[in-house]
Amino acid sequence: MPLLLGKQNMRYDFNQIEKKWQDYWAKNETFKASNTSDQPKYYVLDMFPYPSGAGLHVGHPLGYIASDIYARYKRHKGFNVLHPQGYDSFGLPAEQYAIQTGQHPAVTTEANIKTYRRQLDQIGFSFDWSREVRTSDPKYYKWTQWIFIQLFESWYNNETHKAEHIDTLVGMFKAEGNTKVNAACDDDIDVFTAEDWNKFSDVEKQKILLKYRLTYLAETEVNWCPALGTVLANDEIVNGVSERGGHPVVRKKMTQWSMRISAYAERLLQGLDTIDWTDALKDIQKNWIGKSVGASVSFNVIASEAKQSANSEKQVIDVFTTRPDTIFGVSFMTLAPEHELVSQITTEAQKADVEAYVEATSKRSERDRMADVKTISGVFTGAYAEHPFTKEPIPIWIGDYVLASYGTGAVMAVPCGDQRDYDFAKHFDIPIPNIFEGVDISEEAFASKDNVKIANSDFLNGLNYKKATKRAIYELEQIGQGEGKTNYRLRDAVFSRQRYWGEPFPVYYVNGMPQMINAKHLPLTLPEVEKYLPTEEGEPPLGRADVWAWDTKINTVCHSELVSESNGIYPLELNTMPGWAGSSWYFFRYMEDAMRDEAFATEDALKYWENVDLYIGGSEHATGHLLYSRFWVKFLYDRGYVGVDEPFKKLINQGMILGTSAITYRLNLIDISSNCPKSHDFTDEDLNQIEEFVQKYDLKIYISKDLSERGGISQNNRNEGVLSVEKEYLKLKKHLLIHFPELGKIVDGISVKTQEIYVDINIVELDYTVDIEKFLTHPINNSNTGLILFKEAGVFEVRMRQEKMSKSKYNVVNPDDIVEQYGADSLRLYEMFLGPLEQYKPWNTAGITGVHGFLKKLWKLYLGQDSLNVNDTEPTKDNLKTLHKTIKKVQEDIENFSFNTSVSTFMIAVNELTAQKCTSKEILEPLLVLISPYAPHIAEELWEKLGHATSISTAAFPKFEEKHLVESSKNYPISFNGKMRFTMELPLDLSKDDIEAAVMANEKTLEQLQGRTPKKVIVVPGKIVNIVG
RNA sequence: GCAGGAAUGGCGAAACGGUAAACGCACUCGGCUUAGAAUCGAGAGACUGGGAGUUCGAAUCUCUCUUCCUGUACCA
Repeated sequence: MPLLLGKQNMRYDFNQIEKKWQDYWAKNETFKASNTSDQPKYYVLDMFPYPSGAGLHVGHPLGYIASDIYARYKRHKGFNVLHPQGYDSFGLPAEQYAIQTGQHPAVTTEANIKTYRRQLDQIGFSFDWSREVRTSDPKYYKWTQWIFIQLFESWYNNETHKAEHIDTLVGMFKAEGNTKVNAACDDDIDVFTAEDWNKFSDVEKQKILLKYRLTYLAETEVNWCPALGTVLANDEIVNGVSERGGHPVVRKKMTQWSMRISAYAERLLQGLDTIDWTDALKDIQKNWIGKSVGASVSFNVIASEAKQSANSEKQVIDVFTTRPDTIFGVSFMTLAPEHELVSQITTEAQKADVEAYVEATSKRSERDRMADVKTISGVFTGAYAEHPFTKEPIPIWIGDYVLASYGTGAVMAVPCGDQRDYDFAKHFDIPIPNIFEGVDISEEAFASKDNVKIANSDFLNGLNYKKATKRAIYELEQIGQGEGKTNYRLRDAVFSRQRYWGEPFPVYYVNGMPQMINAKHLPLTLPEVEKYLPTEEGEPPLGRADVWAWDTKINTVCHSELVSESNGIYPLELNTMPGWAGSSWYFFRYMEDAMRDEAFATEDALKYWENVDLYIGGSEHATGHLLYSRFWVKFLYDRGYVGVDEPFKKLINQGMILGTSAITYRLNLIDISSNCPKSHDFTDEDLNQIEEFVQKYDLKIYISKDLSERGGISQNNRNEGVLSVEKEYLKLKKHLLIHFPELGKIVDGISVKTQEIYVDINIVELDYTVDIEKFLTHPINNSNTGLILFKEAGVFEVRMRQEKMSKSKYNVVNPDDIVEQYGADSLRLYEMFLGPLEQYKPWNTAGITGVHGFLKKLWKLYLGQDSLNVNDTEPTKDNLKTLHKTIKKVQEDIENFSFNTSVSTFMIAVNELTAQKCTSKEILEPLLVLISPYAPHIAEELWEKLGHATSISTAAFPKFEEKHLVESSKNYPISFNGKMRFTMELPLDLSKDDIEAAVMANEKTLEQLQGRTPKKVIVVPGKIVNIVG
């Protein structure tokens, strides 16, 4: 009996349907996860967004849609799914905005979050919003501060390979001093005994402990960014400029909080083998950790006569080398210009040269030094070191190819085995002894470790790399001048930011020594300041806060003027924590629902949810967030606060959706009348006219696409090259003369540069022409009146380019518009349909009509003109086949994160079922469950129309049955020498011989063979027949 | 320089070593329409970046070259 539903219900009114179900989900808390469930758990997480003022563009939800599909799929599969969302809401942009406008970052952040939430909600994500986190919420950062305190109260024991409470270290100091302690610590540790320790003053003890703590205060050379007024971590710098904003970065010494992540280098490296991440990402982290195995070698400096009297103490240069086997090939040493020994060992004769060189390098920025890799420079110090085995003198040089920040800032140069040493030696005429058997080093160094034997090397002669390395280390240890050593490139991470909008440190200072506020008095909330800029004295913005001192008697903040030691009131730390503080542990916070005030997450919650099963986000976080999170988790694990030592079991990087930018060119006019050939006799009047013209129209003329081209001009030149209008830009000259007939001959006194200008993609038509009226009134041209557009053939055309979506490029597509016009289900399907999740792919709004049409077809499959099209008809064989091949494919696709192919599969299924005129509920009901993770709104609506009273979201995933796909015959492709010529329908139960006989008897086969006798016939039953010959 | 990845119609893409381009956009033609951005139907289009090898058979495996993307960079 067809159910009459009334015409108004029959239209696919996606806006109404989507709103209805989003409200339903919110009201019924459909996606609320339970912390006590018999179902197996599954934790799907997205990298939480920074809520920027620009809102979401269509690129942002890509990963969220993928993870949402997976989360919904897992619910259908019977899992208790945790799929939360939140905001990484501390950060620079809000603060920059606050500096410009005076608005409190909390206010703008709140507003931005509202926008994000609205945008996320309308896409229909199955987030459990009851567990939302915001890193800038004091209730949240209370625990970020708490973790900081735990780090401060911990040290890393290299014997037990884990972090321990600082008390165990103090215990060791008391009992036996620090001689037997094997800890991750600063380099400048002095040896002391238990007696010494017990005699040290309190401040001295604190100073020593600070060198061992996992977060410590130290004067470090940091990356200072003057424009941003803060220091940056290594991973926040790209090509020598700040990642955000592209501002220059300089080296500067400052007292900063650091995180001793280097203590975990080995475990961070080893842990990669235990997690399911892409090799690409693991490689990035491996490279960043940069483990190299080798030896440290000590070279004694030979005291020169001049120094001998002045300083009787023996000077030693320690180096790190990965090739101790080449120690007999050392012919000089090179120190970084910043190396502390440089000034001490330099001889009188070389002093001037060395000082000049050191001065020159210190002036060069990191960027210059990096950009200029080719130039070889260096200076001889006049000093010599003694070779540990041959006792020969080795000249000591300084050179800026040696980095102060890696290893010991000094190298033993083996020119025959290292290309940089080789180039340096050649350049300065330093001998290049050859220590490789039968290897020619007249042209370049021999850097390979394989297939070579060491020669001219005393006890190493005839040994290969492996054996020689072992032997060399052994011999060095015998004479006490070296040992085997492993070095890591990973540096400790600077943790202080001279910023306002971040977590305050729970730290006050007594006698200049940092003290932790007792955890029970947390959170220490951000104080109010009247401006978000540094103080006149150059202190961070918190230096402006009136109420920013700690009263240790009543454990509360108080007015800064009250600071007085006698009253127990001390100044608080003025720096704030970096952006990665809050994001390094937020995944644990989501696990907790009820007891958030009592713990960062309760033991029960942590035990139930363990860690993230699937994490989706961008690969740009490879060396930042993803490394720091692993570090904090390992630390929390060591100290027993969590039960897992990796945060993210499986990780997928979604690719970027690229926008299409529209580019036009603006003319920068240049007066070249004075450089013109003599044939142009410009009169004074001409010259005036040229000058006037240039002044008046400079940067006011835009040219259509073809006009920006001329023979042979490359894309790059178009940006900067000065083009002679006269010779090279004839078409443009014509245009100039048409527009400005008064120019006449003086046009030759004008040249142009072209500047790229972005045109808002929203005012560009599909055929690349620009809506000129809109262009002239567009905000980008606001300050510019009297613009002139050089059209061609009546239209103004732009050039297109695929690149990252960004506000400044005017190529952003807003999901709001898409949702309004096509619906959230269409957006979800289309984002998936674009291509493989991990790949970069361009966005093209026009293509969305494909998936939108599919949804309409789906709708029509279930609902006819005015009635439900679904009934209890027995399904046909074809119906079942279509359904089950769809189940199989979709399940495989979801599990392989191949979401694009399942969208195609749905299209095929709906096309087939429509053609089959299928009305069977037995088919159409399970089909809805398959589609529901991808297009949940339409699935819920049709599910309801089929008579269900509850949400489809926990309906069981249909079970695949092989039997419906079993065929009795196969349309065999018949190939000749590998090329398919025709097909032939044959029963599947035929034997190989029968198939061959049937094929050979076919007249088309005889036709193909034309009398030849085949050499061989390959028959693969159920697959193919290939005839060779 | 080093590491990783990619290259298939006009575009996005699909293809356990077995009928290359499914699915969709765009395009062409036609039906329905006053008209159509609506809808239905039909159609055209490619030897998988180049070269070599393994194989009965290669987009797929191996080698090599080219181009592009990403990461990283004087790391001793």
